Amino acid sequence: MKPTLQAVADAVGVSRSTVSNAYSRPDQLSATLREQILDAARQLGYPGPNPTARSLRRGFVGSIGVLFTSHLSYAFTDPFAVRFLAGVGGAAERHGTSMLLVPLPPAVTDARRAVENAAVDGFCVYCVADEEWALDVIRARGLPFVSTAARDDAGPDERFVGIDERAAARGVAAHVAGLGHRRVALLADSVVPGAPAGPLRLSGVHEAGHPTTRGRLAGFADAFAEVGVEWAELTVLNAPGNSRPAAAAAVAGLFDGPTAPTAVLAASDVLALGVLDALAQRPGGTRPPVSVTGFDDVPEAAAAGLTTVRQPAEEKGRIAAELLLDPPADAAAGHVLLPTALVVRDSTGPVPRS
Amino acid sequence: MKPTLQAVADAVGVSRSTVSNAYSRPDQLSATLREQILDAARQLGYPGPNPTARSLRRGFVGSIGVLFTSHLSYAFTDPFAVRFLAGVGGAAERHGTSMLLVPLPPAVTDARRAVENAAVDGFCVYCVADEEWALDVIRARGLPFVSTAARDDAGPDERFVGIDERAAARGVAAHVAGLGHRRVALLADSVVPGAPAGPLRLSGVHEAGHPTTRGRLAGFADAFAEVGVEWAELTVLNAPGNSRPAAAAAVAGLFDGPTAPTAVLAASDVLALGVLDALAQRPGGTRPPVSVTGFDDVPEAAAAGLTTVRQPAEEKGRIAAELLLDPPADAAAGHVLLPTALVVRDSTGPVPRS
DNA sequence: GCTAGTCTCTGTATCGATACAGACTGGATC
DNA sequence: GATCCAGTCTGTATCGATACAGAGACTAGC
Repeated sequence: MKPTLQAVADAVGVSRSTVSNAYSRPDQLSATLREQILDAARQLGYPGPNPTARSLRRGFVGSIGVLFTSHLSYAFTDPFAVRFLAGVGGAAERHGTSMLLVPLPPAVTDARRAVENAAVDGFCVYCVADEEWALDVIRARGLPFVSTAARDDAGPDERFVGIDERAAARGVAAHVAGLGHRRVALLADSVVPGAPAGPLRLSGVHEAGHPTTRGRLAGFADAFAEVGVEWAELTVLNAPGNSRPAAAAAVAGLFDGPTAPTAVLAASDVLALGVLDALAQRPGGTRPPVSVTGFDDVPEAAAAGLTTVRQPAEEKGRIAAELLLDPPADAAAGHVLLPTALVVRDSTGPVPRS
Repeated sequence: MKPTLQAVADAVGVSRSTVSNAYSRPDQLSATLREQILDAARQLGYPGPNPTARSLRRGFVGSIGVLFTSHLSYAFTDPFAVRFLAGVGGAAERHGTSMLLVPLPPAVTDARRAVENAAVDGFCVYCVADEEWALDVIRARGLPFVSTAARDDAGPDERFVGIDERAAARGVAAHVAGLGHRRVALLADSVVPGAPAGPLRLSGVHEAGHPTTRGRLAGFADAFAEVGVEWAELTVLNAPGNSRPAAAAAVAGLFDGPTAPTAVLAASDVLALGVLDALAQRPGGTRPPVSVTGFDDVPEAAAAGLTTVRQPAEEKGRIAAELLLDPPADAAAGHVLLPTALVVRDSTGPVPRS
């Protein structure tokens, strides 16, 4: 039987309240009594107030949750997510708060349960595909949250940090269009949940499952619409998972016909790197002159010479945590739009004359 | 006022117990009543049982803690730590458990308090410098833990996963000694807590603060002792932090004299990469022919051509979490030693003839 | 018709603490 | 000498659930 606060109180001959105060409100008792109590606690092997009981009574926990789609290991596999977490971690640390990473089971019912059961004071919702259900649960619990994906139906008091996905995507696509590319493929992770790797027929951008994906695809489409390439002429490729192999699988066989795309615009650097992997491994030796762009500008992108869109990853995490931990008084300040920049490297070039 | 379980019970006209069962033990009531209860809960906006209250009553939380030295952002900055976390995360996910990352404040008193207050069912102690105090707190709380650093005084029932640090270090050092190097420097992070970047006088390996560092330095020393180089002849360099800049600062000015070391053995890849950075940036242009070795074999090491010791990072994390979540019946199985391998690349070579 | 056994559901005790109002001291103030 | 106040400590109510023993109702079996 582990000793409780009551046991310490009995040992010293004071009330439970006083022992509690010895730990949590030292100004409420004399220094000598406090020492005496802490000594007795040490002797009894009392490890301090039970965190769970304390949380129940106080009404807060002292930790914030971070929500990810799909596998928790994704959070450590995607370099962008890692930088984001580093930002959240730094802010949490400064605030003396812990970080709870909550894995979401594949079935929505189970996933809801996971969000309901998380002992946290609030959530950073990093990237939950079709995340409405998660936000519903969080709202029902009365917990604050910060989202990193812009949502059309966001309430005015809901906090957000992110980028203008659509404008940023339009920028990189305009660069590709400016190089003369007209036959292009757009590649994204889980465009339609559960769809296999490869081309997909979508009647429009609105069919994409994830709001971030939707924004990026829409931006790509905008830029090509401006040069007269309609949505129906664009090839949409699905990668089942944000990984290099998934991207390589998605573009398998894509570059073979005479009307093959001359450029691939990926919705993340990891996917773009996977396309470069696939191109590098094509039989025949030389790399086909296909232009490839990414999104995020993770460290690996620079080494691979990938043209991409830079967004501040760590800052995104830091601000997300700060918006959660010190909510700004002004509601407008709870909506932060970060800057992005087009980074042109070697992976894009003019259309080859066939 | 948020609705409680009692409110739902009142609305339906059943007892609190029955509502609780509707959530946690569906076999204890009829399907129709259960549906009725869940419907009522939805209507009232009841988000399911309060996680904290549930944890208090049930006696467990459903999450495991991970303990790191120093900044929490370190966990996301060191690629080895990231792989380790990925392993822990994967295992936690399979087990339906969350992961709590607990930042430790610099002052020990505060750090103890942080460990006391963490609402978890057990700890993976990744790397806490001079970690005894943390283990004391964990033991006092009666929580299980898995350590990744071998300790001399480990109890027989204490779980551990790691490598034979000393033997692995001896291996890479023997390779360097075999190439003819005799004037060498050993570089490690926070050899003595708080010491500045640069050379340090240590009377012996035992002065190193962290058990892992101690093991690696001892292994390096073993190999050189075998070829007649005594401890006093080795230069020990301190890096204040496991980062490339810290390592670069530690070797500043090191290669200038006529008796400069011809090899640097680093206790981690990140430090070794920092030494390579420093060498690459030396005025004069050409890289001096200094051999450099790392430890861990993180992804960046391959790209940099770094000779190093490979250890399975993700597996270490996975096994740590599994030892915590499904303790083996056999106590001996709770002590796992992972294999290591010397990986020779271009960063090491024979001693140049001066 | 009676005993057993199975399904459902209820009531009470309990998990381990903190909040808050108030009681008691002893000294300063007028 | 009465009043006030600051400094300490206590007692009771409460945070929001789950465990467990047991009470009724109902079907089976003999």
